[in-house]
Amino acid sequence: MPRPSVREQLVDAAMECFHQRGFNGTGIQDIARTAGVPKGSVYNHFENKEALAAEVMDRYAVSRKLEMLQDEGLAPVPRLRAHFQYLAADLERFSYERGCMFGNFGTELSNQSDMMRGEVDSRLDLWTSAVTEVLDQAREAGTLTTPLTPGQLGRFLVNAWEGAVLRAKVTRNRAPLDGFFDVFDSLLA
Amino acid sequence: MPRPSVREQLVDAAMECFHQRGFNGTGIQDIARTAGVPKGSVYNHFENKEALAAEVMDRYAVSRKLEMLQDEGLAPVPRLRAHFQYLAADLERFSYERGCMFGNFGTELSNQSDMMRGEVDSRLDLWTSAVTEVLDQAREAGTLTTPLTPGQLGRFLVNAWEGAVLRAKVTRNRAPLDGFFDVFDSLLA
DNA sequence: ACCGTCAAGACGACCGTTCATATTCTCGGG
DNA sequence: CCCGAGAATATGAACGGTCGTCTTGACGGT
Repeated sequence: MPRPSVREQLVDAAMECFHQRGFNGTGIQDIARTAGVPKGSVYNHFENKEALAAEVMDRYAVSRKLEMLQDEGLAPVPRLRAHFQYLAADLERFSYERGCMFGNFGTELSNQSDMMRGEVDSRLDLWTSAVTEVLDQAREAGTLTTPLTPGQLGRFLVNAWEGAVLRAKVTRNRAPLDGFFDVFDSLLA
Repeated sequence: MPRPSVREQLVDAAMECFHQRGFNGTGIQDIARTAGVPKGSVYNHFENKEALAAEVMDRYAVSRKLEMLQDEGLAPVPRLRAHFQYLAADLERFSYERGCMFGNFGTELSNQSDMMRGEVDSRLDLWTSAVTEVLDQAREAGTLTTPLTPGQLGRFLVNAWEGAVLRAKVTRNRAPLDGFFDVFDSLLA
């Protein structure tokens, strides 16, 4: 059984490198150097670069804290807003440079790896379903006034968020996220 | 003066390669092979890989046909919708695999090249302004009912479009674009 | 002959992965 | 407890290749 800490070091390092440089812009040597372990060790823990990226993305998914969307101590719409605010705060920690890993990998890897595209697709689907579930609750509670269905809204909001995050990555400020919240409030207030 | 057709061949080839594989996933050899010219010739026409990418992005920007947004033969909201429909038809030609080059390069290059990030930023800004101008006209014509300002709407729509296009790249179908139009119609009808 | 253009191969570096060797761990026997 | 053997794990260099860019010589036009 390999020492767990090397594997963790690699995942942490890869998280940072993939966010900073993307998948193809990151070399295994970059990850190894950042983790402070020899390059060959990467292959003791991961079959290949993609397997490492998939692990990193799983870790990223956990950090999105989708369980927040099930916290019934908060009403549906404020709960949903808190979720996006949480994501916005995370982006701010890195000066908006990181974007969203789902979007980043989706952009970069969809034509390169069917496995990774499928992973991104699944993750975005899970997220969309969780958001839609909250909107279903809002509709049942009678607080949704828009004629759009919870499904339409849920799908749209996740995509619009990805677009706003991408724009924030380009502008390196929060204006696109603020713009998202303006429309969020308009649609859901 | 070098023959323009080699340069054009390179730009066309790079357009295809960058769309298919992204910037870092595309090698100069890929572009040269696709163009049917020798690798060394690339540097007769472009200072480096980035300069080629910038030229390709300029070409891409022209193909977005923003001038459609100034066609006063059509009312503002139908004109704007036609613009996005035009973009959607272009995506369909490539089975939604290409995404939007602004978004793709923004994602991949924002942390790698300040020059390219600035180019993407400028392009997205121009587009946003053009969209906002149409919405200003719609507001003046009294056909905008949403309390959101033309500026808020313009910024949001461009970002939401980018997010929808990215999602379509992952799902490889038009559902995310259809979802965009549902909300577009809800906000602007 | 001179100049500008082009192309092919070289340059110095990096790529992801493998593999032979070194190191560490585990287990059983004395 | 100690030791040795074997298994498991780690390491660093090599592998076979690609990368973006540069350089030099060939070629054609004037």
